[in-house]
Amino acid sequence: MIDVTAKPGHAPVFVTVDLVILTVRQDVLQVLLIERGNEPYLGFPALPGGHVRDGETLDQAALRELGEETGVDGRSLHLEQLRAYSDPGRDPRGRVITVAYLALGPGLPHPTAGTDATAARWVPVADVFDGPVPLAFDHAGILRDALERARSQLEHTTVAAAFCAEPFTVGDLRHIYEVVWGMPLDPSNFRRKVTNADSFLVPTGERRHPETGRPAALYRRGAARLLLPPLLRSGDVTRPGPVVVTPH
Amino acid sequence: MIDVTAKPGHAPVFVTVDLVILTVRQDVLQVLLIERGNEPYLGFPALPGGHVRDGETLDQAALRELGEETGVDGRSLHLEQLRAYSDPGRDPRGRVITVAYLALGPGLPHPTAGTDATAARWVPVADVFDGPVPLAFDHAGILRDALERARSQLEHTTVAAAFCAEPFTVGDLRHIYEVVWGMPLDPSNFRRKVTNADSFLVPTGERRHPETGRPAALYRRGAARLLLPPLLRSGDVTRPGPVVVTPH
DNA sequence: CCGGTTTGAGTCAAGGTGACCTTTAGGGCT
DNA sequence: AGCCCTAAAGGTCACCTTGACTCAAACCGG
Repeated sequence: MIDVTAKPGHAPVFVTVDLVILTVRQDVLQVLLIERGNEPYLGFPALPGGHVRDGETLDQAALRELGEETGVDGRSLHLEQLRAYSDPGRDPRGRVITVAYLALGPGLPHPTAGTDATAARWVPVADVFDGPVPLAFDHAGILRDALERARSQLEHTTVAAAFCAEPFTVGDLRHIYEVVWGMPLDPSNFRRKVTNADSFLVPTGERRHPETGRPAALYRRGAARLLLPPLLRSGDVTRPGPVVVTPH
Repeated sequence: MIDVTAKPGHAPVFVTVDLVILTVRQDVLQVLLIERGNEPYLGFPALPGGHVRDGETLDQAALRELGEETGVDGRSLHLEQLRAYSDPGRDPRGRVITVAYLALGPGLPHPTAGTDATAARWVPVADVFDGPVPLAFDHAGILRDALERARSQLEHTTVAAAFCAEPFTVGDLRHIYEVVWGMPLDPSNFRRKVTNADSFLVPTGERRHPETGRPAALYRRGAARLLLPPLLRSGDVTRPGPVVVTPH
């Protein structure tokens, strides 16, 4: 083991994981937030997260925190590393670097406020930025990055299906895209694209009978992770570029 | 400040940055490797990198290491965070989490072996995986991820121009794509795509006269960071999907 | 049985792509 | 000069995808 006091200027730091857990509920994109029970930012909303333990990978820590804070086990949702945030002043207690994770899941139950957690709740992402109370730490920036990542992933990958509880219909899937991108899509063209894509949707043979309208075929998630050809947002959207280091 | 001895199970960790610095030299994609001068992995090739210092962001640490190990200042190349690697056993000395960065630059000079560096040199990436001596730590996996990221970025962004010293020709740019993707591209169709893309290339009005062939128009990098429409690798390539956390 | 609603299939024009060809602008050689 | 070689630059054409749109199918409620 390294002597933690040996190298001045290379002091050890604390590493945490923070989770941006997104779901679509009631036609709105929502994020799971907790209310902080300790200083700093006592009482402020924040992303769930916590310290990485000894002998644990970041992925494992993210999965553990996911279960502790929401009661959801990671098997049922999509989890992916976003990036690390390292501003020296981002935590007033000292040097804390955090690795953010993006989690996408189907309409999850109301979170069972976990062990150390104060109230955890779903909040529409629109309310987070408009709301009167800002997020703790640099979590607003993390959430912003996570949203853009999610929107971008919908174009090139099949993760949108992670938002849908199986089995689901093409309409369910389209609804995810419309809510996450914030724009209506042509139902017919959307169907053509996702059903032509290889191994994206596998039909179950069953049908779902809604209260109104023609019954819809049901599908499960296919093996494909990449969506070819990509399903691009119509060209008139202004998309932020990739995150790049700009010196000075 | 946090008392580093306070929380058992939440021990502080060391955080490093590792750099995957890619360039195209002599028609081959090359990566900058150092030879380790300390245990563990003494004498093994490794990615350049080092500890994050107090009061420094990860981006700043990456830029600093870039200069220290290669003598290149970050202003002249593209630098971007890749992801964090956190396997508890990845460093035998103890708990070291590393954040990998991807750096792309034009045919750089032979690295001026930096302060603490033992010999730093350019190595064709093909030789790294085929070669008899494996990379230190988990650097082979990091390099693999970086390569896939670079190849993918060429499709959707304008970073390929970061490989070219300004001013450059359309042929120079195409050469980058061919080397990084490892496949020939149709010169005519390639030109059509990149010249049609908005703000990708800005003509200087000058021409370059090669030893043989018609002189080519010279360009500089435009303001665009995203490449619309994307320049996709032909469909017959098998592309690895995004990195996802798969529990258990 | 009729109107409403959503699914699912089809049509068509516009634009992008891949394969291919031709012309242009040099250098080098006889 | 004239000819060949090379690479750039521009053009053609068939094919495919996309976006906008229309229309039939299948259910429900009254």
